[in-house]
Amino acid sequence: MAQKAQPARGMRDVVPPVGEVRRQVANRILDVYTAHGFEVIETPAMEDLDVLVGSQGGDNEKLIFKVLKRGERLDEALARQDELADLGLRFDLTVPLARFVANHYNELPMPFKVAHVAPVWRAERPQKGRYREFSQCDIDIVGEPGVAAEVELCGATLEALEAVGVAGCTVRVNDRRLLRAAVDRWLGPIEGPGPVYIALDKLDKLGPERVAAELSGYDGAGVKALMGWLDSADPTDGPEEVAADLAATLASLSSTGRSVRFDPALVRGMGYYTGQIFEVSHPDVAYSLAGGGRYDGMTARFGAPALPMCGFSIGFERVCDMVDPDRFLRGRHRVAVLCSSQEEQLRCLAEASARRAGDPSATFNVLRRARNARKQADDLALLGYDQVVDGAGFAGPAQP
RNA sequence: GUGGCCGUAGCUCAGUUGGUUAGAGCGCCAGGUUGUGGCCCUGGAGGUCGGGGGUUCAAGUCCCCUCGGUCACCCCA
Repeated sequence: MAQKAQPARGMRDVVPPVGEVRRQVANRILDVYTAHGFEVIETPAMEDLDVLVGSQGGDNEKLIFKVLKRGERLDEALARQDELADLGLRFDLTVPLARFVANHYNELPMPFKVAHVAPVWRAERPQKGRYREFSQCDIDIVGEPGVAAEVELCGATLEALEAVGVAGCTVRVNDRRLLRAAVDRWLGPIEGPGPVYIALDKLDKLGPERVAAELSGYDGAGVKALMGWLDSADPTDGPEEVAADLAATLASLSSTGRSVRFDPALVRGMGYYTGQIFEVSHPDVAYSLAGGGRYDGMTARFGAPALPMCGFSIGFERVCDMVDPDRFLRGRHRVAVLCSSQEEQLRCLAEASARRAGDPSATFNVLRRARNARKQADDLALLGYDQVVDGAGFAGPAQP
């Protein structure tokens, strides 16, 4: 029996003309980021498993695709019933970036502004807007402790979304320090507030009763007060420094016409955030298009100084699903040259080379004429060809 | 990880209360016709009916399991 031809679960082939749309969307996002001075880097798809686990990545750590040890090391691990994997596919770009910064600390300019566009993998159950392989468009600022970093990251992210034609986005902003203060105040100092954050994050979806049920281990009056606080809190309901930072971020973004909103119930699942956190929402979809926040000190794990770091990540597939493909496929000059014989095709190939040199932005595509001309014309139209010409007219017979 | 719906050719699907060698359209390959090629005609390749087990004289059809797709939940980009 033939092997099945489908890609692995939750992963997708990219067929034309989607590949062209993706290429242009990625280019425009990167153009915005590099115009802001973010430098492009790359990191490997795989990291040592130790880098990924214990990275405070929240539930994502459970979703790591692990890579088996190889050869003798695998045999030994099997015999000892030891950990069988020593590598894993990255589940985000933030953890690899912290490793990258620690590794290249001495050679990097500080502050360092970095752009990182690459695929990540999570072993989740696939559904709409959620895949097991997807790309993130990250920008991060390393070495800037003030909210200028947050403001620029939010501004650049919204600008990138506008550049690809996704309008009507709103950034929701909150601060982990504000949440921490509220939790401490109503529930008392908690060792690991992670699970409390996760429960509170569901307030808008589940409602107060079910959230209270999830927090049944805590003082009922405190939980109720905490949820009431979330409902009506404003940025000044916390430490002065935090309130000032939030006010600065909100004011700066609003003053440049950005749609920005304080959302006390925004929590996010990652454990590594230390300050402001943000998400980009759009009225047409339930999930967020981008997410990020401040995660100071992550570099310390890798033996480097505890640097201030802040980042924002666009979900590439989610954005591509929202753009109008015609915006990227139309308006190009693409010429298909159809040839009826090999001699004609060879003449046209030479002619096409000359024309490309004269018009680098255009496409000149020399093809054998298909038996079903109607189908061929339809296919070419779908690929964005604005001209289909006959090979005989494109390049005449060679001179004797 | 939990639940609903769905798996028949490359694609879209038909297949009657279980009953002969499982079909159509489109696409693909070849040929005929046509002022080479779009319409039309002929032929061909391509399916262990997602996989496994069970019930039955007989399973694409009924039952169970499993894998995959899809949607929702949890969580996330």
